[in-house]
Amino acid sequence: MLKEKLNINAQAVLDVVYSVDTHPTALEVYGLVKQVRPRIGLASVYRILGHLVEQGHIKEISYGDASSRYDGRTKRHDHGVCTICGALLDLPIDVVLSQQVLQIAAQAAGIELSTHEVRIYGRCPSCQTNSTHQH
Amino acid sequence: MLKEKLNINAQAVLDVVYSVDTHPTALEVYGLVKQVRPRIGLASVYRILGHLVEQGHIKEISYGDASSRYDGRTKRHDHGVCTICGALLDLPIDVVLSQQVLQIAAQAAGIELSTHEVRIYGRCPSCQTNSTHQH
DNA sequence: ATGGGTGCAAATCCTTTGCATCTGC
DNA sequence: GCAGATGCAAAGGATTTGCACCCAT
Repeated sequence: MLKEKLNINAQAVLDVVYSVDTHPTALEVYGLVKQVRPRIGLASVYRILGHLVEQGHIKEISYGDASSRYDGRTKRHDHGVCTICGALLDLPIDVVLSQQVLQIAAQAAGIELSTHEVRIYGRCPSCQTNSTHQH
Repeated sequence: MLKEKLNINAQAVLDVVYSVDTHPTALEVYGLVKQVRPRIGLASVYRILGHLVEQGHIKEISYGDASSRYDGRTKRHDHGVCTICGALLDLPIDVVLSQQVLQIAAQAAGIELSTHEVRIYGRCPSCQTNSTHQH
């Protein structure tokens, strides 16, 4: 989490990612940033998102439906993935698990444990209500 | 896990995925299958992988570096992801966590718990040895 | 004037689709 | 003969890159 001064475009991108809790894709970020900085190009959004991830301001999450998503919540946390519509949700409470157990599993694979994430799969609230699949 | 008879191409693809433990991408599967069925096309490999996933014969895993990977180990298990080279490793032992804790976290997000996965991030064995990053 | 950031367009990579053909039953 | 599977080429979508330009230092 280095503190580098951000230029105006980078700040606008960061503001957008912080302001939503939907884990937007790069394209979605682009659409939102354009409202504030209409002349910004998609390539710049990609470049800036890359920098912000490198600098630890935001996190990049990849999962099922191809495009990466960006997350302004940099504190370690877990996710739920809807098996119907693909929505990616933050779990409001962490799945607690012993550091020791993690360490043992990591060691068994020879991995130098750095961090971890739990993903819970199942139907999200709206897909439980709507029988209509919303792919 | 329906049991449908597989045709010769589908069987060849399945054999490949079962025979490796590297979580190959579609392109990697294609390369390997071609050794047995040289006339197979990439599109067919994609179509067949899709069917095999639907039928529960294999699992599709998506993570950091864009392309999906396929896993012949359909039993629930956890993964390690190398933060240096991106390798995806099976954890030989599961990260044990209480079903109750999972259930509570799922409920807090409104998710109907179906399954879960733990991902451990850190340097893999070869990236601990080689200081040279192998992107 | 120099280096980094920018927008645009083109390129790249992975994946899907359209289509005419082939295959097994 | 028909339904589904196939290979090929083209299309599609996400992301990256080349490049000329611009801007602040």
